[in-house]
Amino acid sequence: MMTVRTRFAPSPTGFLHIGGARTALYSWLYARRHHGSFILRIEDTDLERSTPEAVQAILEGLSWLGIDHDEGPFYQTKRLDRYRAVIDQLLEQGDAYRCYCAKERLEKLRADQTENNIKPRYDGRCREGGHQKDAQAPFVIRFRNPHEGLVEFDDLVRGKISTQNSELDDLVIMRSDGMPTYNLSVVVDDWDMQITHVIRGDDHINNTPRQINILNALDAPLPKYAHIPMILGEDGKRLSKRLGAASVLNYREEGYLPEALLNYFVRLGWSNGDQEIFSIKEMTDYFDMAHISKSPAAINPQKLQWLNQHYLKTLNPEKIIDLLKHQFELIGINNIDKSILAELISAQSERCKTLKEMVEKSQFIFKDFEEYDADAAAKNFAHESIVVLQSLYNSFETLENWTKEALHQIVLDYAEHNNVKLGKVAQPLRVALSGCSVSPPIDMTLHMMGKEKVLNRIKRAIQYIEAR
RNA sequence: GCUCCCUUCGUCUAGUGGUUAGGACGUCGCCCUCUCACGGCGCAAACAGGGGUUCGAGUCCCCUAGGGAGCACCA
Repeated sequence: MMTVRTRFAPSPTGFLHIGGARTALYSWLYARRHHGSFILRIEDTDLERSTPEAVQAILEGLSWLGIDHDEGPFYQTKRLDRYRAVIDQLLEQGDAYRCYCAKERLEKLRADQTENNIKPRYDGRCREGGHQKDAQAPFVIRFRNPHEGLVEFDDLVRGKISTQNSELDDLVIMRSDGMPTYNLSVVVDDWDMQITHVIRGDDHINNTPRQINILNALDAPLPKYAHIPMILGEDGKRLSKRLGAASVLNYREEGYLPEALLNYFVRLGWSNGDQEIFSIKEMTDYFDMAHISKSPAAINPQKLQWLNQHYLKTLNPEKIIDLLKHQFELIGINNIDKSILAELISAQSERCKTLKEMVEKSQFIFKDFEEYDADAAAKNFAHESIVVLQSLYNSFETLENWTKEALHQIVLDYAEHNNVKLGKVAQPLRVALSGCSVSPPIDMTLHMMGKEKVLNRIKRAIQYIEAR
């Protein structure tokens, strides 16, 4: 049986966005599923728009997601000789020809065709030769597409797709500057790299028949094709900068985990029955073409957040400690003890969707807050609270073993001995510690904050209440 | 405009001729509770429309509508 070889072939004209990442994931999963190879290829023949920064961003994005390649990255600009050789071969065979048509003429042609409501296409003026003005004149090379018959292929996700050759025109395969065009270079690369399964966005469906014709002219084997649907923004429209077309690396900054993103992407256009949660292992075990959906999918940030929280809650804390530490450093909080970070994760993961949110909701533990939340203070800082706070202060001050259990007991005991509900004790204390009415369980908060800060904040709260 | 493609709850989807059309996110309600959450339980919510084929259609065929992509010396 033939070994599966898939590829991801981005053009480095921007960062790795959601659509590209999902295409890469599907291609990668398919290769992994079949114990094949995944090849990375950079399609940089557009000299104007390609940048090394973009290459870097794409590589970093893939690596962050954990999508590793077995071969490459190959750069098309390093394979120009090869494309030239293939073009020469096509020329020699008579499957390609030089075209001297001026851009102006072609533009006019297109304009006329559009006006007459016919599909714009090259009219084949140079197809039979004889229009060459002089040998020095600039020219492009066009592929001589068959006029007759139809091209048919069996798409792994869409089924049979067929196109009449009469719908296709003679496409440019080499620009006047000598650079090959996309349709030529993909064909040559996929052929040379022995790609067995071309998995790409469905915006390429219309290119496929042209590429098949070139492959046939070259007497090259045809790969199988799988065209996956586009990803839409939340609004159901094309992805825009604001709604999700951002780099996947932005998600890292926003405190998302690669596990969550991968899980989200894999379910966006593919399914395995009712299963929602997938480990990498499960993805690579179950991924198949048969269950890729045909219609485009809109992104749903809430579901991504839900998944992110799921992984925040269930992943081994060891895996997220460093990421959390990094997020704290971004807002200038350094040197948090590792054991405290671990405790923080267990306390906050069930109330935060992202690492960034976790940091925002936890910073009060390490850094003094500016002022009390007005509502929280009004509601929980009654004058009687002073007694409560003072009593707790005394207990905490004399506590030697600053353990969660001991702290819990102190709060509990106070409520019990004074015959008040726990809420009447915990809430004023919570506001004193955090400045607002929301925090992790009071014993954990006390423990993570540490004795010194706890005492200071209670003192501060008492003074605040007295001053009112 | 032409060609190709797509169409199940708000969203992601299950479904391959016989289902009370299932799950998940989100929403809403209830329970749990020291706050916020987590968790548990529950409600509402969909086969784009119209024709066929068939004993029977979300599933097959046709038409209409809506959406998308392509029609470059971009990829």
